[in-house]
Amino acid sequence: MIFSNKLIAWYLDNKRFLPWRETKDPYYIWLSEIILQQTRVAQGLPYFEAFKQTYPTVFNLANAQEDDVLLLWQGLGYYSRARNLHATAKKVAYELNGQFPTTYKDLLTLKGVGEYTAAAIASIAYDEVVPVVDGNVFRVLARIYGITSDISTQRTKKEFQQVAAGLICPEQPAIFNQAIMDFGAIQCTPKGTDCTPCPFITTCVAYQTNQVDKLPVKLSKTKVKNRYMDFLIYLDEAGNTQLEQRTKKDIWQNLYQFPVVDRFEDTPINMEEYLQQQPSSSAITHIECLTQEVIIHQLSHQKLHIHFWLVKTNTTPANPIPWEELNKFGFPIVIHNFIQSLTV
DNA sequence: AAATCGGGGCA
DNA sequence: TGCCCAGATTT
Repeated sequence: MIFSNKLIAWYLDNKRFLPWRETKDPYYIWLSEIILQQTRVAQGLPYFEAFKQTYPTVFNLANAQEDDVLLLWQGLGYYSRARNLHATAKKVAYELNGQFPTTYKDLLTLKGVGEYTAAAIASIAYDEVVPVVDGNVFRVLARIYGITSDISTQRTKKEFQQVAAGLICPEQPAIFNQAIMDFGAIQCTPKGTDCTPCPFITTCVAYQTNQVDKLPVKLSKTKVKNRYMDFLIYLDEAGNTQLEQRTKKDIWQNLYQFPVVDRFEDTPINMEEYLQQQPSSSAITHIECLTQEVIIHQLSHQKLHIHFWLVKTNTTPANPIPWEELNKFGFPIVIHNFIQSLTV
């Protein structure tokens, strides 16, 4: 039996029931694919439902404020996805008359839509015969065909695209692409793979040579920088605090935070001394560190060492934010979680 | 080509 | 801890 028939047969017996599979609407297909980039289905599911409910059409999303899109995205990470999502919604709504591009080539022109996502939308929403290559596809094909190329290079990505193009079922590309990804997520798992029920067990090169846990090969290793952040939670006598928006090209771009002392060196801060050098230091009546133990927050390329400080004042700041309105702002999840821990 | 961009789950 | 997840963009 040929590869695609065997794969699709497995899929029909084992596929997951996912909400974005109940439609061919390119808006929902696109929305789900952006949410799922580098994100597990279990983590993305509630966000898909929230976006679908809050923004039922691309016009609703286009008419939203970016701050509100980021607030709904809060906790999902890789926030450029949310900014690009909003920008693309505005383009589709206002420049493309609400119609998404209908081909792989044209989909590639959208912000936040790369080769994988364009192939996913083109095949799933429009039945274009173009193969997806994501982390699942790398793993499945590397194992079954014993491909040992380093998957972190662009050269290898083209190699896998060629292999997948030779395997995709021309009659049902949408089914094939979703099948190979489900197969990677459910059967051909990254770790602890149980190969006994696998339909490819007799031909899988990795299994036959006992190298399932060696493939795919990925050589690139990310180096992580330490970063030290002390957030200052100002509080006046009326219960107002202060916020600022992160605007630089840095982590958490366009999200909100408390004013921060931020550095890449492990230099201890004498907070009382530091605050006395700030303007309006005379209004400060109380300084207190709220974190006994440093909070470690691990990002993909940075390890954050975080403390929160309470700074009470007896004057109202220029832009007071009532504490009760903090839930209107999108925060990095580590800040949001700390706010929650205070409120409860 | 390499670096950057989150957060959570799992052995 | 280290690796991975329906990757894309910038440098």
